[in-house]
Amino acid sequence: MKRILNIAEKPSAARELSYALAARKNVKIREIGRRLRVYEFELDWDHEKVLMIFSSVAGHIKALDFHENYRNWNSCDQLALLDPTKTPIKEFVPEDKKFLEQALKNEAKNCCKLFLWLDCDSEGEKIAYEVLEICQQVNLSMRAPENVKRARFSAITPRDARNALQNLTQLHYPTISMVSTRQEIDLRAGAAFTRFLTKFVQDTFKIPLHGDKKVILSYGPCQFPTLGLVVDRLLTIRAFQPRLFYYLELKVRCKRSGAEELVLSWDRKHLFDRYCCALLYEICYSYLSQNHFESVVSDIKKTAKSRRRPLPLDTVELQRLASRVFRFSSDATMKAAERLYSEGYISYPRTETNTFPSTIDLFKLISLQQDDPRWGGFVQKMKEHWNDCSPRKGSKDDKAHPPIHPTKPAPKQGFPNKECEAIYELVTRRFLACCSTDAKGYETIVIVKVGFESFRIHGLSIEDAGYLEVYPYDHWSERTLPAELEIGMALDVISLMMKEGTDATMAEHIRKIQDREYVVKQGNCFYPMALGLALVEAFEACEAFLARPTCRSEQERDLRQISEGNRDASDVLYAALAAFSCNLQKLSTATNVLRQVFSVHFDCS
DNA sequence: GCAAGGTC
Repeated sequence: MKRILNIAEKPSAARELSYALAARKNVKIREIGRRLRVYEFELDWDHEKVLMIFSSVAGHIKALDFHENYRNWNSCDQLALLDPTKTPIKEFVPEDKKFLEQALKNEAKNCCKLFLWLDCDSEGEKIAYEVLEICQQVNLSMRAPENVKRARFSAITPRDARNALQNLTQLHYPTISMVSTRQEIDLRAGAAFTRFLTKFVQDTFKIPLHGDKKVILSYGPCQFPTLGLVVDRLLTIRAFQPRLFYYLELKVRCKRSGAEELVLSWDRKHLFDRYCCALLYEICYSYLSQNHFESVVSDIKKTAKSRRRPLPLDTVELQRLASRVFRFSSDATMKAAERLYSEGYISYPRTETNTFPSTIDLFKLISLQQDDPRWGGFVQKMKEHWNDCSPRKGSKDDKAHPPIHPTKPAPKQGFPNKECEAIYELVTRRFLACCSTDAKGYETIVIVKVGFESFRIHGLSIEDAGYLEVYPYDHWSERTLPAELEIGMALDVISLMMKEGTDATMAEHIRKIQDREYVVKQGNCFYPMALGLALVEAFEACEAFLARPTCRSEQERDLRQISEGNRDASDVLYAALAAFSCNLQKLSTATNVLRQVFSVHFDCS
């Protein structure tokens, strides 16, 4: 029988994909050492019975570093690190992955074909290539493209796995080349700037750091734009000056129904000039006192309002939502989502797509949820009005994965941890909401005049809650106004007040952000922040644009052109390295500027 | 002693 080697990105994916393709009782497990399992099962494939050998790697199996001669920090000029002709780099299997490499080779020897089931993102494409290179060393038949296939799937479910197996594709080499280029840029830029900055600071200043940690000022093309963003924010906060403002507030009551007090806000919103506001207050007050403290409804506007159902869920939106609703960090969110994905509960959680492909069977996916006590009833109603189902189409499509959606019902006993529970519920509610209808209602605006000044109050009545019924994360608060209100009606005035306020809430938020996240306090000092600030300031002062928030995204845009086949990899590599060289030279010729900026924050050694 | 991105 033909033996086919199948490799997934992690052990749990190998296990779940095996069970998705074959019945559990037909899968044999073989242990290799203590750390790796191989799943074996027979399958009909391409009109014959084959033996599937399913195992995995654990992320990247190869690492990238400079050639030994250039790993020493004093081995070469830092600028040379940005020049591929001067400092060669190489890819190799690190010590802790040698075990996997050997296992891969042993299995590859006995197989005639290789199916690559790595995650379907760009890193997965590159890892697939790393696996292929290793297998080819011991098995010549795997150098023939017809014996090497890429399985593409968006969820670890029987349906997706079988579909992938029936539609095997080839490796996408432009994407592999894009990732290799990114790796090289990151390594070269990281090493060059980290060495430069660390040496400069060590030689010049005494920087207090907690513990025995050595001072390393690392630069990374991802770290710095992030730091830049944080520093930008801090600087805006520091520059913020709260201002006092003044406004009028009118409280009235209907003559008949009486009890309810209506608080109306001023159409001028607020004024920063206290005297001006006081003057208008006096005018209104004398008008009221001449009119028996009565005011008149001058207009009532009624408009239909709707709240749109949400867009299909992509990764960024999932992170945002989980942060808002549960205060989960994006890290915690993705960890839970990855786990749900690898156990087959949700589709692949790394997607930029927010529009459903036309091929997706929404009815089937929704039906999976009909027995859940939390939203089963809602699902029943959706199925009765199935013709109304038309999810909105977002503008993003990564052409690889659909929006995140549930792929199997929640387990009866619940999930093993609260993060998984929470994320599954979020994903499912969001999915149902997308496939549901907009919420519809009426807004009523009642305008009341006091002399020439107008005041208003808003009312809202929800006529059809639509998606809101299953999606508690959006709020649309209903507010009923007395039914008897009509144009021309006189109201009793309870009070007219002049009030003051301040827009300092932002400053308070910022203090919190400082206290909680942006500053690490060691003893009485805020070292990391000072260091971060100094770095960003220094870069800006030297006109080395390394900490601009857009740096990374611009680079990623260029890299993407490689995978789209629109630009040569070496072209992008050299352009990026040239830009980094230029910035490094700016810094190294302006050490006096660096020294000056740093000296504000640190003592000289 | 350096990066970022996979996974454990």
